[in-house]
Amino acid sequence: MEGALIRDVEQRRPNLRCPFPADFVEALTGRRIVSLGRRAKYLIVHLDRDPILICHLGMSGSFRIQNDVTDGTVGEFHHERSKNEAHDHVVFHLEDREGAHRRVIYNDPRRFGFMLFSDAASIDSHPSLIGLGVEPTGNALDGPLLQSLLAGRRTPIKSALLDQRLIAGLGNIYVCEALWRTGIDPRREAREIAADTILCAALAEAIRLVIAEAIVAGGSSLRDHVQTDGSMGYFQHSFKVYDRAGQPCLRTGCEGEIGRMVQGGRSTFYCTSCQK
DNA sequence: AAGTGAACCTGAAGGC
DNA sequence: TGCCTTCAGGTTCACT
Repeated sequence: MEGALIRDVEQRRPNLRCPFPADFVEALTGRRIVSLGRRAKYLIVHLDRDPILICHLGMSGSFRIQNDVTDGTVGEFHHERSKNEAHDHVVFHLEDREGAHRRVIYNDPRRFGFMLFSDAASIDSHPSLIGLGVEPTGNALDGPLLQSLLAGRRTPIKSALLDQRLIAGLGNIYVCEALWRTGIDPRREAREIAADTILCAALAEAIRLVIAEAIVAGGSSLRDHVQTDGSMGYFQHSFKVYDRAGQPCLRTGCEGEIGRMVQGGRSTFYCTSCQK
């Protein structure tokens, strides 16, 4: 994708969650993709000049890639998993440096995703990015940092971990999994967890591990959520608590059952016995 | 300030 | 079979 020329853009509707920029097609056509980046759950596409394209997949968005083959027919990986083309909202026609053509198609049934522009000069102060907290990947998030983020907060630890202003990029599934791994009751106040240095170190490590394992497995793939080639991710097969209400806890030696409750309007899955 | 609930939208799944 | 209700990975806004 990097280095590819954007030969054409098909924008098939005026908006997703937000309206597209008024000059969406014209501003992107003829640009070359310099690099792809990510901040939290935002995809950042750097071009050879302004604007920078910022994409968010929302809950049901996905990109898939179609390679054009030389005989003129279209080759698409895993095309047996046909997606509903009625929800193909944007098609980017790309040509790479070797002259090969491909299409990158944005599909989003619920249209909770969005695409925005920013200038390179103001990307760091873009409204969608400016308030974001620390990345949960890499080495930045360690015990002491987590401790400082949670200190003094009365909100439930579940809600705190989901707060993008504190940690940027954790979703509902990964928060549930990390709390289960650490044996923490999701209802406990964040400041209580902050008071326990050992527990904070363990929670920080669990967060990094859950994310790392999910990436290796190719994402979580609930329902119609797929990878760029249309295939499903496999991390869903590794869920220890998420979506397992009523089933036995998988912790060795625990006889408990997984429960479900709602916190901050989101489902929380947790072991009613071993998460304290 | 911090917490809750609603809204955005479609589709899948379960109950009857 | 089909109609109805409920629920879903995220973010933002309005309100208490």
